[in-house]
Amino acid sequence: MTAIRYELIKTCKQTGARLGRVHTPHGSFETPIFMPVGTLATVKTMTPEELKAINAEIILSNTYHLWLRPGEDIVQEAGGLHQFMNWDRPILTDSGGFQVFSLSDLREIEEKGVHFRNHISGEKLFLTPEKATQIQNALGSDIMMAFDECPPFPAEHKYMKDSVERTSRWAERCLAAHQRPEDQGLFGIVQGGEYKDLRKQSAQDLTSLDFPGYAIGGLSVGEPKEIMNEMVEYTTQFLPTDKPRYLMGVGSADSLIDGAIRGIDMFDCVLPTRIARNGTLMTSQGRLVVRNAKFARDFSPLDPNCDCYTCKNYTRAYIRHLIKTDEILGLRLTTYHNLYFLLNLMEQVREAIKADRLGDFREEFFENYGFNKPDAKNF
RNA sequence: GGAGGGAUAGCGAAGUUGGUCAAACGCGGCGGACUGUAAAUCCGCUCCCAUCGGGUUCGUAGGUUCGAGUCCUACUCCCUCCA
Repeated sequence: MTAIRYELIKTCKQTGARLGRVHTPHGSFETPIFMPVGTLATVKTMTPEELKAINAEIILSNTYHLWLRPGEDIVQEAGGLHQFMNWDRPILTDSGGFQVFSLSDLREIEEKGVHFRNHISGEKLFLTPEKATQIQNALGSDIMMAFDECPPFPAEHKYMKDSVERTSRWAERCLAAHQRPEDQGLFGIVQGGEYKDLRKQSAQDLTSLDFPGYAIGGLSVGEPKEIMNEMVEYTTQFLPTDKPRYLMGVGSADSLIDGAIRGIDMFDCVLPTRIARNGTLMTSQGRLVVRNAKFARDFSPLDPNCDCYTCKNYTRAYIRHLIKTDEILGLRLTTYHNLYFLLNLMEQVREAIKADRLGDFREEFFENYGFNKPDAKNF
């Protein structure tokens, strides 16, 4: 009996996108889905009640960061991550593999694991597949991620091949170390960068280990979007259709739609929450930098087509004022809106799949958002 | 009335053995970036015109000097203390 089960409901006749349902020990959710990121056991600025109000079904947290603070033992003592942070819906924990990438200046990789320099204290740490698994077992997340290496782009083929093979060996070690397969599902992560042969090899290595779900990692790390889409499209053919597929770290509106069209079921990204705190909003008409002076006297909502709490009650001028004056409410209102926007977008994507018209939806959305403009960039 | 201190770019504030000063730094302003969160962060620009480059600045007016934000004189204003 596995903790995670995927149910394929239907496939979009127009695009091949999958409508599905993932069942977890803390309830189920429909896919394709976007998962807000709450690295330190909190989606920055948002209470669990607010997350529920915008229909967040599953959120992320992070092994590396919770290991450092407060320590997985404290979370376990609190009764697990769900109880600790007062979130009773599903939680997915990333393994720390992304920190191998993002903290690359502070770490050293070897076969057994990765030496880190604690980015807060400078203390020397050693994270292994076994340790990352043990921490996630202690945290009690519904979906755990295998400890992988997320290599940078670009990387030499030779380096990537070694990395992919090591990640596969690590995945096997994670599986072996996993103490609670009945309560927590462990996903494998396909790597391989921009190299098809390595993507294929990685996918085959991992599927032979039979994980309850598979992630595609190592994308959205600086490569062109065409390469990302190509790699996603190429990789999914080697993944089983009866398991969920998770494209890690992707959260721009266009990439979510294009990912769903290529058979992706789950996405996560810090983008909506991070750019919200920095004063950029996602709207049906494209990105809006509310900090800009031109909004100083704009008393319309962030997105006229949005019915979230922020858009129903506050103006661009007011939110600009809050952001410019470093008022905490500004961060909350913008974060709320951006998450609502992506969650709502995915709801529309699911509806479009049900109606076999995701291709049409994509066209309409891209047109409004401005992706079709010749000078479209950085969405 | 007397003694002393000070006036630097939108604001605050460095700079006073005269040259390497269009003038540090902070704030403010303007713009950009952000994709499994070292992020309420980071990066540019911020006297005027301009592609190089040029033109005007450091309270005001003179002066010394090859050269002055930096030295001298007068004036204006501000602050502190004494009458």
